[in-house]
Amino acid sequence: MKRITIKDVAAKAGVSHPTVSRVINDDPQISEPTKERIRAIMKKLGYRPNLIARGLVKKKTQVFALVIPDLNPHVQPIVRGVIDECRRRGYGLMLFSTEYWTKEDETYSYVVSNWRVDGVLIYNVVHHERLTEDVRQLKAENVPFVFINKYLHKKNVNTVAIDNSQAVRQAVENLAGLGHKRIGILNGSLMAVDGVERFEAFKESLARLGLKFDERYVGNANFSDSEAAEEARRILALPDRPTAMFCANDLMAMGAIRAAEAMNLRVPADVSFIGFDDLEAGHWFKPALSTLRPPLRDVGGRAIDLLLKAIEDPRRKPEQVPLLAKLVLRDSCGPAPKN
Amino acid sequence: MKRITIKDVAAKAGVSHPTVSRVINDDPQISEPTKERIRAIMKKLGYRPNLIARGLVKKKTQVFALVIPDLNPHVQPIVRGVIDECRRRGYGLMLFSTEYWTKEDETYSYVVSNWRVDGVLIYNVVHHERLTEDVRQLKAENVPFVFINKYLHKKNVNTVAIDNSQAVRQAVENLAGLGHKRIGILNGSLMAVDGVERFEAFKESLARLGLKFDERYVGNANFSDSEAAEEARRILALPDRPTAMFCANDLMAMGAIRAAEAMNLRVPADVSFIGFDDLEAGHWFKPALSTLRPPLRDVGGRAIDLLLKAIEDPRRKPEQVPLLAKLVLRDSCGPAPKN
DNA sequence: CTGTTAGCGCTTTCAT
DNA sequence: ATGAAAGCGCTAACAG
Repeated sequence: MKRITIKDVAAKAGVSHPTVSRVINDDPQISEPTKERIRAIMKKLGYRPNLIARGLVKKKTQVFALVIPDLNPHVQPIVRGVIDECRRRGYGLMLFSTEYWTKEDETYSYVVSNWRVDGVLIYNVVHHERLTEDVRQLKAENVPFVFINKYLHKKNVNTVAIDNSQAVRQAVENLAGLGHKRIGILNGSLMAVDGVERFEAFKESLARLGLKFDERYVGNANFSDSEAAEEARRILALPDRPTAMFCANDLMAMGAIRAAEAMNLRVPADVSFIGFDDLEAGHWFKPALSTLRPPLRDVGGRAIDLLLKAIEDPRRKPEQVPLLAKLVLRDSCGPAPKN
Repeated sequence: MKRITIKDVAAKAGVSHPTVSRVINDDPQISEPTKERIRAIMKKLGYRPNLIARGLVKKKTQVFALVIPDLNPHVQPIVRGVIDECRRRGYGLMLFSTEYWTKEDETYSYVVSNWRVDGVLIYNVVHHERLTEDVRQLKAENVPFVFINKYLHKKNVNTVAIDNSQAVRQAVENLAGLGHKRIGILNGSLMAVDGVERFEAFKESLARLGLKFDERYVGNANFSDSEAAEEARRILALPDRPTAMFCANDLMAMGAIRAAEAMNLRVPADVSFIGFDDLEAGHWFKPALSTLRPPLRDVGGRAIDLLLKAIEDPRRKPEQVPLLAKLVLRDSCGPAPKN
């Protein structure tokens, strides 16, 4: 059960093993006919380079690490994107979870020093400010890293993130364009980056459009449909209820719409709703959900791109890549009611 | 930026580097005081063993591979379980997707030969019979592997899987116990293992209980809520409609219940429903969904266990581990109506 | 253009 | 109980 090595190939070809190595690495010094001949032999013997051995000398493992808090539905397409891109680029991907990491843990040291990965992708939805500590650890390990969906506005780290400001602004501007003046929000958890950013962006957008921000129109629904329904019931019962609601995710939008309908409000005739995520369910939902579609699948690819650039040129200055969500208009929002 | 090696530690301790190696591997030959002393030095210098170098000589990487088709919600808790267990056992985890793998690809060879993983976990929901080819490849690579949620009844491979037969039987027996005679099914995709197995188990359970299996009560809804709603509308419009429906997942159950309600049927007074998965949403749903709760989080741990056993004793004969789902009774099923 | 030599950081005989 | 020497499979000088 011994595996074929470079030396077996060399012996069969009647050359030295470094020559085979050069063929593998496509060294231009080797003549084309020799290359062809040796490649044929490698193929015939079923030779596979041993990345472990190569890693030992090159100090490169051809493996990246992806560190995530948990596998929520948001993370899925991102992970998929990362896997695909790694495969395309000839990298392997190791997956780590931060879930049980404690403060005392040398979290990133574990990933980098132990597994000798060539780069780290960090997806961390929690809004908790560990930034400085994380970055310190990572820099100490001297490994390139990029953050995903976080720290888009920090100039000293590599980041790829959905641009919440741009996304929310589109939604609010669209509602304003439809004549809505009283616009409410069902917000996600303020423990999460997305929750905070979308809320801030919402307030800014209203301000920019000269619309009033009304505390009473704010529902904190924690990204959950049932909580959204509850908050929607409260907000829509107000005498001067909003005529449109921006919802920080589709789940909440759907929960809220069902609640509105249960109150005999017509959507979108009486109230308009717009969500965020573009869940598949939003297609099937009635009324079909207007929403913001974040290019999640691209996130992974762009993150790997950045990582690769950082590897090529270690003194390259950090870059922040905002990814733009697309406004998808369907049936859940319409012109503001006349009254 | 040079990393601390075994030699640095040896120099500092005034011993030879193999001695340090022995300490790392807790060789009983080394005296306890020496061990203590050297361990202290390792700690002080911040030494981390280089698994790559170790891997080269031991021909073990301390890494497992998890191969999945995609990251659907089902897979999440399983992946989480696998990650956690790997971490506990000191293994790393590489993640691969089969999505774009074609027939010609040497899929598992790629994973094993290229990345030299110590074992492979395979989660493959598609019912397509690649078993023999997959197993052939894996055996040729001489690497331990275990299937997840598949091939529970093949005696020649290691498997950890939710026992669909046992699960579905519980559900059907419970409905029968409530007096239901006409029991229908909303089935998942027959392209998926779970779809096929649950359907078969459903028919067997009816037979065992002496209940009639009626083709008209079968809805093929592809694991989707909207398709389930559609099929439910058709089935519940029958003059002799079923009084209970087993649904192969919660999503379909919820879709079907909403459809039933829209037909002015009361749940569970007129029709009972029971789902599968125990989604979080089922808690919040009204009526709270009765369902089967598969111990998904355990799957990963058990799979790693099997893998480790297979590594310890390569000539160990394959084992099939069925994991039992728990029947969770809530409000969506009740006694059969009198008429 | 290709072969020789050395070495990546570790474990593993074999001595002592 | 510990050291010396060899080698895992590969790449990187340095020759020639």
